[in-house]
Amino acid sequence: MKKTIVQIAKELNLAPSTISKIVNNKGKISVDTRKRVLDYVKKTGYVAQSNARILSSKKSQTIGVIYSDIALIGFEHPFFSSIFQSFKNTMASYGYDIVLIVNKIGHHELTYLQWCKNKKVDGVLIVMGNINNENIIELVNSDIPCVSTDIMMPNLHTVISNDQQGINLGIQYASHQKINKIKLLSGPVTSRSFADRIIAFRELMEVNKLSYLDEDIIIANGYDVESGFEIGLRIAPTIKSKEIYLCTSDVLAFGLIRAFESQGINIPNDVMVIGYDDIDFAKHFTPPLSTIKQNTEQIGANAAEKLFNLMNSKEKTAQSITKIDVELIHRKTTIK
Amino acid sequence: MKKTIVQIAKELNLAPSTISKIVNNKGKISVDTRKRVLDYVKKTGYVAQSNARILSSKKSQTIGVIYSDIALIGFEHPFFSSIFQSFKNTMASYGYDIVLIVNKIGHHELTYLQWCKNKKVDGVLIVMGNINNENIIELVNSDIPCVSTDIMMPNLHTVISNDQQGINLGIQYASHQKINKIKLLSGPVTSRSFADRIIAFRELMEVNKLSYLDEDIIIANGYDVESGFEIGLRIAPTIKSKEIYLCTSDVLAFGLIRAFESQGINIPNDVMVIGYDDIDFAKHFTPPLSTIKQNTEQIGANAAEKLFNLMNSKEKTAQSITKIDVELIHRKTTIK
DNA sequence: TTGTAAGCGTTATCAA
DNA sequence: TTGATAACGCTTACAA
Repeated sequence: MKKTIVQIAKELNLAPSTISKIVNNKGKISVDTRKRVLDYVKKTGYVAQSNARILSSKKSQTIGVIYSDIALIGFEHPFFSSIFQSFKNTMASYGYDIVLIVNKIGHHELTYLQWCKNKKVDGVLIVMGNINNENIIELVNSDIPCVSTDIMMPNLHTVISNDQQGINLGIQYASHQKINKIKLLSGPVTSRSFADRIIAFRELMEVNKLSYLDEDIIIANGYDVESGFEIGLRIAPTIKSKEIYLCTSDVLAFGLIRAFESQGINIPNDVMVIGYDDIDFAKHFTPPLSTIKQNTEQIGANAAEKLFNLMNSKEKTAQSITKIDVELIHRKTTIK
Repeated sequence: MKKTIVQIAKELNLAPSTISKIVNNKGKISVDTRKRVLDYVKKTGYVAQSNARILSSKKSQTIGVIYSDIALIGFEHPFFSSIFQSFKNTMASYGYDIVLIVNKIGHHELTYLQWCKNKKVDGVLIVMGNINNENIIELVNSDIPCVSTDIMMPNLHTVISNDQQGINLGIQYASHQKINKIKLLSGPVTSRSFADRIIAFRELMEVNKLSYLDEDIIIANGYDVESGFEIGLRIAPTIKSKEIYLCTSDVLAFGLIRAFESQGINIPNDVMVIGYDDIDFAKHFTPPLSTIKQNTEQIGANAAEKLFNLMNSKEKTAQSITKIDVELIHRKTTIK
């Protein structure tokens, strides 16, 4: 059924290599034969077999994606799914396929790097990962171009939100609000973004000459609503005056608010809360959550662009960090 | 660096074909050499190059996934993401990779079937699709094994929730509740699941000798919270007595409830609402949403198992439909 | 500008 | 039970 390049060549009285060059836009070819071949190729709908092409050329036009999920929810994670969706769309516009990287082939256990070499992926996106994972370190330090929308490390190119700006937005807002305490509620610091936001908080509080205690930075045990709830229950009795809570994720904020409410604390009159992410549900929560909106669409698109450039330039820079602007959205858990 | 099968053969004083047979568990091989080769392979970590293997064997150990998103949200769709996640995990345990199917290679436009043939995927999962899409029809009727977790058609194997049971759960509950009206709020019927639930509603109302009017079945314009809200606003004035709304998705239910509340209707005292899906947020909504919980985990795992069997048996059955049990979860939008 | 021929690394067929 | 050898379909030096 499917024609091969050899058949096409025969039918046009040319050599296979000539067809190959034309199809791949390489070498010097006369205008006439180029047109003749291109027309014929279009008519017959010939497309080179991927596997043969990869075997021979060592390029796969495929991007591998790593989703090493900390919380074991993977594609159910609304924030990263949104980034992934955007990345995939723009990568498709560049003509690249997406394959999910796992750590085995058939039933052989492999490192990420071995897997990528075996499949000859041209580049990889680390949607989320763990800095201490040996497999990731090995991969990032290999000659395969990598970009991440989460972690940062030497030799890795990262596209993330501007967390300093995000935290500052919260602090600036708070400092103009006649509030007695600004507190930070974060998820586990094993997540890069949480760790970063905590650092940003410390720095910016000092820069703004705002005092805080170590205990004003609260670390939840997990990532889910329940983790936020648990914290809320624990600290509700300690709240004596008007406070604002900067949360490092919407989900944590949801739990915190529910716990506060259950203890008779009014949001936003007694305590204000600002989330982080602006997941789809934030606006439908009761009360609608004020939050730092991350631009997932742009993070994904930007990461794709970055990776594309990396794959198509010989000189690899060691590391880069692109920070995408965030935005404070006021809903009902703050007072405008 | 990477050893090839030829090198391994040379080092062991055997022929490449012998190594191949052993690695792939084929043909008759003496116990001794088998062990000798297997040991050596394990020691050196040899794994056959995917592309060479695919070129030669015409099998890729790869599953293609189609996500033809109606609402353009793709991986952000919490329900399908959850199914996909589960599918991916169990497929990985079978040793298969996952690649996302698109409709082009490089910059050539291709049909799904052409794409799959080109990449030699062994099977495909249609996470969500459109029955009228020519590309999907062609693919499903090809010799490539397909399963779907959404649409149903001849020659396609489908794993979905038992919607009859789901709707019946709602109707049974309602009919024991001294309610004057049972209504159905559905999303657009272009989605298979919505169309099915409407049919089930009609059938089961009749089976249960419950009267209803055509206008008791309300079709929203879209899939999102806003679509539900719009409907709620429109019908709130018409509500004169105690009613229950069976919604075909949680998201629609969220909007409906918000609209009703805005018109002074109390949930669940004036009107009860039951959603469908039990997405993660249903329990955190205010009021926590009573809903028909779909078992996405099992749908995904079952689909993977089905596809695996299909790929490994010669006799292909024409069609099959596996229905996974659902469950009615009572929270605060119904009265237990 | 076009053609020849040698790979790329496997698997499969058939002979030994 | 093992080994040659010919595919698989393409790309790429290099030659013409």
